[in-house]
Amino acid sequence: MAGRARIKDVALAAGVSTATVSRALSNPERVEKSTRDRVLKAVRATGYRINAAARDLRSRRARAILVLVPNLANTFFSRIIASITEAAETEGLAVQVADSRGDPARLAALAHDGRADGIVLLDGSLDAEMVRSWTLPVVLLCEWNPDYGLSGIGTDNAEAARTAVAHLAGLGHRSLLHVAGPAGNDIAEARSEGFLAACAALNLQGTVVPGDFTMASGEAAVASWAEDRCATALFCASDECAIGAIGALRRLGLNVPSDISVVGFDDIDFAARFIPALTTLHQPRAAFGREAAERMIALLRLEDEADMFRILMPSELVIRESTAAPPGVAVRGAQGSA
Amino acid sequence: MAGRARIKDVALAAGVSTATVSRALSNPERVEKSTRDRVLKAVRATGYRINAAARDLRSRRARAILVLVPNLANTFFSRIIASITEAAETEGLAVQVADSRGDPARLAALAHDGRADGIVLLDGSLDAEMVRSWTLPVVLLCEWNPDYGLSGIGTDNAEAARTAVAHLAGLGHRSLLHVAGPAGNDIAEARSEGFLAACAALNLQGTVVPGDFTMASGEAAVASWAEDRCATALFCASDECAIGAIGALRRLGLNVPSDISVVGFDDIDFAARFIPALTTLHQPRAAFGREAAERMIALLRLEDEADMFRILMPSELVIRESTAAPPGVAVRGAQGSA
DNA sequence: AATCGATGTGTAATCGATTACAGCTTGCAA
DNA sequence: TTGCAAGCTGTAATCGATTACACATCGATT
Repeated sequence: MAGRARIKDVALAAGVSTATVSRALSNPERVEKSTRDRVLKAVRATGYRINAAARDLRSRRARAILVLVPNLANTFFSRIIASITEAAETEGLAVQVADSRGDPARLAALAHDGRADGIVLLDGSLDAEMVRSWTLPVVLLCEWNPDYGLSGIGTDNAEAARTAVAHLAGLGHRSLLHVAGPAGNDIAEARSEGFLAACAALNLQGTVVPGDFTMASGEAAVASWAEDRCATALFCASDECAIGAIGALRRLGLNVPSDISVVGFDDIDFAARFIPALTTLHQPRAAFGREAAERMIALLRLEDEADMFRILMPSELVIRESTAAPPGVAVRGAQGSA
Repeated sequence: MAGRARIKDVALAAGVSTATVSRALSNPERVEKSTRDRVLKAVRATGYRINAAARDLRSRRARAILVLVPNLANTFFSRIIASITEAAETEGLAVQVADSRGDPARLAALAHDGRADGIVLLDGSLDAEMVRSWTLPVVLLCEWNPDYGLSGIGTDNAEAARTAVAHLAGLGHRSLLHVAGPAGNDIAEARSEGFLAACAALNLQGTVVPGDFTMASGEAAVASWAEDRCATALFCASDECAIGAIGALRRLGLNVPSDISVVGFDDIDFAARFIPALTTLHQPRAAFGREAAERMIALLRLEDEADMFRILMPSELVIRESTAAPPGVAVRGAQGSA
C-alpha cells in the first residue's frame, strides 16, 4: 500500500523512460526485445502493478464490463456470470457484477461512473426510460424488453413452451396448466403465449395461472389447482416454481409423476438432483455468457454504432423423472431402459 | 459517452471553481448553502457524473471492496454477497465480486490494481503465501485458514457438529456417518473433529468418510455406506452433499427419514424446499455479510494496523423432515403438532 | 552522398478529479 | 479604527498512467 512501485520507479530501475515501460507492457511489439526484457525484469524486481485508476483516466476506458443481474442468489444467473467472466477475461476485460434491483440512482451511478465500458443486462423489468438513458453499450441477455431498444441474446421461449406441451401431449395428457412468470415480463409472456398456442394447435385444454418464477408461486398455483384438479400436468415458467409446486403437491399426498406431471424451465443445477429429477427446458447458459461477452467485445471495438441484433439460441427439452403418462393412461410403446 | 459533462463544465455553469464543485459534492458542509444549491442545480442541468478514475487516482482510494468467492454458482455465497453489498453501499462503498478460483495472477491483479481498497475473502483454500502477500486489508469470511494470518468471521463448526450429533442421538441413533468436507479445509475439519468428539462423548459409533461439499460426494458416500449399512444417520458437511446423498439413497429404494436420517449444513435456500425438507445447521449468512462489511469499513477507516479478530457467530440447528428415529426405535415422548 | 522510411525511444501534454495553500470577506473584540 | 479569527472560495499542484510528437539511428535507395 504505502511503498507500491510506480511506473516511474520501474523506468528508473530499467534505465528507460516511463513511455517505454508503458509500451513494453501494453504494446510489447513496439519496443526492442532487449529493452522489453530489461523492463520486465524491472517490473518483477520492483513488484510493480499498474494503477488502474491512472490508466483508466488517461485512456478513457475501464477495460471492464458490468453485469447486472436481478438476483445474485439465483443460480441460473451465476452460471451465466461465470461464463461471461471466462470469455471476457481472455480478452483482458474485467467483469463487475452487481444487483440490478433497488435504487435507480445506484444503478445510474454504476452505469456512469466510468468503471465499466459496457453493460450486460440480465434484467428485463427495469424502467425502460432509465435503461435508454444509459450511454454505454448494453447487451440484453436472457430477458427481453422491447422498450429498451437494445440488442439482445436469448432463447425462443414460445418455441420452448411448444416443445414442453408437445412432450406432455405425447405422454397422453389432454389438460394442461401453465404457471406463468410475472406479468409484464416479456419472456414469461412468450412462454405463456407459446403454451396457449401449442395447446390450441394440439387441441388440448390449456389453462394459465399467474406466477412469478418463485417457489412460492409454484405452491400457490398448486393450491388453486387443487380446487378442481382439472389438469393432469403442470408446465411451470421456471424450475424454482416447479420445485415449489412439487413440494406443495407432495404435501397434498400426491406423487409426481404418477399422479401429476411437472415440467420446469431453465435446468438449474438442482433440477437434475431434485427428487424427482425435473423434466425441464435446458437453457444454454454457458453459450449465453460466451455469446454476450463476444458481442460486447465487438461492440466495444466498434467506435460507432453497430447494427442491432437479436440472437435466439435454442432451449432443449431434458426429459427426466417428473413427467409420465397421466393416471389411467397406458404408456404407449414404452421402451426398455431409462 | 462523447459529451459527458466534466467538473469544469459544472463549475462554469454554476459560476464557481472546480474546487467548489468538488467540495459541494463531497463535503457539502464546507460550502455556503446558496453556493451548494447553485452547484447542485448545475450538476442536474449538465447531467454531470463524477469520473471514478479521476477521483480514485487523486484520492488514492477506490471506495470499493472486492468480494472473492470460490464459486459464484453457489447460492450459499450469493446470499452473503447481497448482504455485504447492502451494508457497504450505505457507507458509499461499491462492491466488486469475483471468482477466487483459477489463475493466481488474475487474483493478484484484482487485488492490486487499485480498484478496491479491501478484500472480503470467502475462500480458505488459496495459497497462503499469495494471500499473505496481499497488501490490502483482508477479512476472511466463513472459511478459515490459520496460515493466512488474517482476521476472520465465521461460525463455530465444531460446536455446530456437536449440535447435529446431539440431535441424532436424541432421536435414538447410535451409529452415525459423517460425510466430510475437503481435506485441508479448516472448517470442514472442524466439523469432522466436532463430530467425532461428540460421538465419543455420547458413546456413539461415529465414522467419517471423505467428501468435498458437492452433491457428487454425497452420492459417493452413500455408495460406500451401502456396503455395510452400519450407520442409521448421515451428517453431511454441506446441504448440497446431503441432497446428493438423499438422491442416491432414494435410488437404492430407501426413504429418508424413515430408513435413514440425513442432516445437512448451511441451510441453503433449497434446504427448506427439498423433499424431504432438510434438517440442517443454519448459518447466519445475512449477519455474516453485515459483520464483514462493518469490519472492513472499520479497517479502512483506521489508517494503521487494527487488532486482529476472530468472530464466531452461532449456527442454529433447524429441524425439518429429513431426520427421525431410526427404524425399529420407538419415538420416545413424541409430542403433538409439527 | 543525400534522401528516405522504418524503427525505437524520450519529452511533455494530458486525462478529470481532489486538496494544500492562499486570498478575500465578514463579524466581532479591543 | 484596527486586528484577528473564521468561513468561504479560487489557484494551481498533484495523483500515475498513456500517447502525440519529436528526435535519433540505421540501412536501403537513388
